[in-house]
Amino acid sequence: MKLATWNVNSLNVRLPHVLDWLAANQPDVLCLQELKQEDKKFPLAELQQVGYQAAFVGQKTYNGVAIICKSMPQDVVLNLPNFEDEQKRLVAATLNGVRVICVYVPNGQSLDSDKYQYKLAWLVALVEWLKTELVRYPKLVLLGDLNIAPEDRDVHDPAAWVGNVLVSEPERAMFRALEQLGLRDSFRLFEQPEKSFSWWDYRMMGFRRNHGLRIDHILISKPLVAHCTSCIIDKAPRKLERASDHTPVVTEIGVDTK
DNA sequence: ATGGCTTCATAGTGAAGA
Repeated sequence: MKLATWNVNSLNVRLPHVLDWLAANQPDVLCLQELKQEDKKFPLAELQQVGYQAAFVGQKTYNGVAIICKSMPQDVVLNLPNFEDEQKRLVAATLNGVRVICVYVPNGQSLDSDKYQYKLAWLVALVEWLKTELVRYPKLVLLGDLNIAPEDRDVHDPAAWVGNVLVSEPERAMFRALEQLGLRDSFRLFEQPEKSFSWWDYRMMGFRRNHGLRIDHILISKPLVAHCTSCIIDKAPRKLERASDHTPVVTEIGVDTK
């Protein structure tokens, strides 16, 4: 089972990249964040034409998440059931016996912002809900734009980022809370290149200078860890014209996809 | 350097992202 996550920063703009990437990589599951489109604009027909189904929830201008998958999504959940939220940031579905949870965690803006408190509250609700999900679905994958760089090695210049969202200690504590549920960061199950990132600032030639952060993650539950065979960051889409500022992360798990 | 890009909603610029 090949699973990927990609914050596309507008599916309206990025659909050609997504279709090209699906054709080239043939994942079983591709989770998208920041669709920035209403549901009626979701390109379901185009995806079905190339052999994919989808579960999705969007809104105008901001947020929006989708699970694009080769098999029909089962037991779909839209949004955190235990958290009142206007913002569309979560979609979950069962695929071939694996629970797939796609999230777009709030950015937080700055440590003194109301949005930061919203981010932490959202993460607390996520952890609580995952406890019940893990009981129902021991084989579980949590993936998406978590908007947290879990360690200093996930930051191009840790000193420059001190005091910023994405790297603050309370956020990192929430990442560890996810790990304490039994979820493992699949990227760190394997030897990885130094300075591996999944997002680079559009400004100041961030990508060319590798000024990035690793904030997009694929976390897998314990029963899947022994079957996980790889996790890579695919930088190719970030090099395209009109690229998203994020690039896909891809994990392969040797479980039956039939 | 509180900017730098990019997108969206606008029809001037401003918000938001990370």
